[in-house]
Amino acid sequence: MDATLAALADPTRRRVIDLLRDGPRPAGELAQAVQMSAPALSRHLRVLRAGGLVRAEAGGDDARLRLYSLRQEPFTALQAWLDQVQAFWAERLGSFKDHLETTQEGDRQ
Amino acid sequence: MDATLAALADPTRRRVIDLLRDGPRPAGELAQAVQMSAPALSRHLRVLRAGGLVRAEAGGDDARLRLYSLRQEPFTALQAWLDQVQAFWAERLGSFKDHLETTQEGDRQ
DNA sequence: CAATTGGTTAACGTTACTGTTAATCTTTGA
DNA sequence: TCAAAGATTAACAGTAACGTTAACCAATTG
Repeated sequence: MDATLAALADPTRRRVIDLLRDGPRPAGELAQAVQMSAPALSRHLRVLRAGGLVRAEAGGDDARLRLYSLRQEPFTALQAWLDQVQAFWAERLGSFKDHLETTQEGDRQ
Repeated sequence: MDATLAALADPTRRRVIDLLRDGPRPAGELAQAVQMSAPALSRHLRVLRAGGLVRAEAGGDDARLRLYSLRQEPFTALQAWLDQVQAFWAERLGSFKDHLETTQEGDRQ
């Protein structure tokens, strides 16, 4: 959970995740897509790997390539936590709190 | 989205969110709960406010108190993004990819 | 075998974040 | 009015994160 959100906190890493939604891609192609040096992106990929958000497999035809792809587990875990938070508004009492919140004026910043 | 995940990246701030699931609390009480100086937590609360995750209202009886409570909007937005990512595994093709991922051995790192 | 390519790690400077104490402001209460 | 309480901002030191260039390793290709 901690490593997951730490990984997602960076815009570049979220961009990578969005790119991988179209399928696995080699590291170099990702670096080019996000307009960043290969070493810089390599470290981002390391963070994503540490959080379990992506995995790397060897490119079958060319063993130099590292094909990155998405992993489902952390996303599911994060959704579960968000569902718990959302439970705050789910019940009658929560809905009332929400009503108070969204109707009240004079919010100080 | 960026401010939301930046706010959630810190464990202390997530702890605050979990505390607020039980209802609004004044800043001081939160600082005491997370075992941290009031100024330190005040800055965390500022980050949470900037991300729209919490709001502060004046304590009705004692105007010195700042009652913090959860806001739903950013959590819903984050869930929507996660749903998009999860769509990667939703369809038949996605399920197949997942199968490959979870069954394949020899994961490097 | 030598040169190139894809990728990662090392070293470096810069910037941003975190927590503490001190100072500031507003509100409450003696 | 004057002191104390709740909370935030200011100033400061320590640490971690980010991106770049340089060095390095493995695999491919001539």
